[in-house]
Amino acid sequence: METYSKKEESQSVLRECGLRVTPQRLAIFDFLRDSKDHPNAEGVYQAVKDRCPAMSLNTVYKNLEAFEQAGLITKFTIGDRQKFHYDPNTKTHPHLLCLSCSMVKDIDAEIQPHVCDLNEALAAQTGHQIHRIEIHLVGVCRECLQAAN
Amino acid sequence: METYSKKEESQSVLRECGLRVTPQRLAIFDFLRDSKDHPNAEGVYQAVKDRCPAMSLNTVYKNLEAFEQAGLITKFTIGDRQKFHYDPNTKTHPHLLCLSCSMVKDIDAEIQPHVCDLNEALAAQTGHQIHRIEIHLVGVCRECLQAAN
DNA sequence: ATATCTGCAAAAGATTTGCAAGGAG
DNA sequence: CTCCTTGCAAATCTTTTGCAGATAT
Repeated sequence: METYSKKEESQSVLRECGLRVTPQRLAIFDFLRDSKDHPNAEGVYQAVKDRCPAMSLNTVYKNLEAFEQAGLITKFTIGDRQKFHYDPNTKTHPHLLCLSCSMVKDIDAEIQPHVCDLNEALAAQTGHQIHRIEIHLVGVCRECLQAAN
Repeated sequence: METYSKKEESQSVLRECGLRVTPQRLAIFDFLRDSKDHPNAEGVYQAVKDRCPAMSLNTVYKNLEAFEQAGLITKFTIGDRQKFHYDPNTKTHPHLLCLSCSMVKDIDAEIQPHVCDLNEALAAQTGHQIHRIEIHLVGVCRECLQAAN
């Protein structure tokens, strides 16, 4: 049995980062934590303004920035897009940009060994210092492929 | 001995793509072909306006778009940047974003086998259809590392 | 001759900044 | 009570669009 609800857990996480808990902040944070694709600011706004009518797009931006600074989420661009997307999973994993539905999805395949190989090859051969590796795939997601048949 | 100069070759390439040859277009194309890092539109503009004073930033944008549509270059964003970068090498290879000098550099290491492994693993495990794979590294380039010592 | 290209200016789209009022701790 | 957060508006930055005149073929 759980001692704390999900909501209470989110509140603790935010407070530990020195962030005050407001209804808007909590709604954005909870939505992002549950999201499987990675919406941009507008997408977050559209999703949370239902549960939390007192919400402005600007507040979404400010909170996304606060979360990123706190290390709770990662901000990235993908493909030839100009918008930022936000991912609550900050460990290395690939993203797929679907050309059909325009969603950005996590790739859940077991690729860590390949990424490690790649990292070693790059470090050994190039002399650059590599902090982070981002793998972006462009294609068509499984769901869109199935829908097309 | 070469039969055609580099300039004449560029002109042929452009004409074959159905693009008219103008001084501005040729300057942009030649600069991009020789560039090792991958500038954004502003960077291209600053570089070419010396050789070609009759040059506007807007012309740079229009030509970059024309080149991309012709498949001569690739347009991409990297890291948490909002600008587009342009690469005359359209085959799969990783890019490094240097946190020190802010340049975007090609990685010339031999990674093709690793990329192939990754591609196979992803295709087999995910069911997505993968058209293109982009590998972006964030770190510090060799030159900046050396300069720091 | 005519369709394309250039350059200027304005528009568009995403994100950031400034500031006064409201709310959390 | 004090500082942080919100929401509005305006500003900023990059890229795109519209249009008239110039140029390549």
